[in-house]
Amino acid sequence: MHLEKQAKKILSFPRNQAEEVQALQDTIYVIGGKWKLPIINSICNGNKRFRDIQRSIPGITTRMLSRELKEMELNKLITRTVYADIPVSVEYESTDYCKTFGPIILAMIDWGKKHKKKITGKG
Amino acid sequence: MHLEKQAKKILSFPRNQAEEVQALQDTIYVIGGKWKLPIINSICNGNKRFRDIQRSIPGITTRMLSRELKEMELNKLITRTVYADIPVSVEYESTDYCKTFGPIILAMIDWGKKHKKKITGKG
DNA sequence: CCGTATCCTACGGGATACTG
DNA sequence: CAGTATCCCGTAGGATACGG
Repeated sequence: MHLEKQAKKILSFPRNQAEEVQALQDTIYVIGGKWKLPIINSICNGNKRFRDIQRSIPGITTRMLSRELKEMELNKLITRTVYADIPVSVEYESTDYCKTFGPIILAMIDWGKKHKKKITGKG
Repeated sequence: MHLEKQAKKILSFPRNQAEEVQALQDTIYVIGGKWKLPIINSICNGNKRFRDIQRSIPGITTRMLSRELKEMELNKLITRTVYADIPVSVEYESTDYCKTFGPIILAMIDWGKKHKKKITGKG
């Protein structure tokens, strides 16, 4: 019976499956690593200060946060504004482009919560 | 004005923000790397044979596919069935648990397509 | 066809210390 | 507070070859 299914699959497979796989891989490339999505999430949630962002993301070091923020600024995901206070203060803010990751982040948060319920036994 | 916003943020921040960040990080941990989601996507789309799965995912090597499949079988994301054909054939199938990643994958495919349009200039 | 076995390396990422 | 600079390391992942 697996042979029949095999035949069916060949017929039903074509579509623009290839395009979708490519889109998926592109996205993975862009948001790859442990930190980009948590940082985006944090900033989109209103955290603006370096320290606040860091405290909002368990485990991240200043080094990684600094690196990622720099890269995200280059990629127009966030803006960086320096205020000449004493001491100087800096604010990061998300661009509209950054917010397009919202659905992905929400889907992942949702999955994570359900997954935890499954592990814990219940919510 | 950034000082006022700072004050507001502190007040509005609490919620179960922490829980959401944790859920997000958990999910990233589970589906981390370049290959897990593309493989899940491929199998959920009906690909069952090792070769078919490999051909459906640009760039993946037999080594990585083999490793990931083994791990995914351990984690009950897929089932592996061996048929004593000549030569022997193997079929991979997704479990219900595996399908819970659907929303994440769809959101990422969607983002990838839109991102390409933005890059290309239009769709 | 369905993988395993080697070999190798780039780099994501941690720890720690230090500056403006 | 807002980072940068070093040092270091594990491992994800690529290339290639081979076995059942």
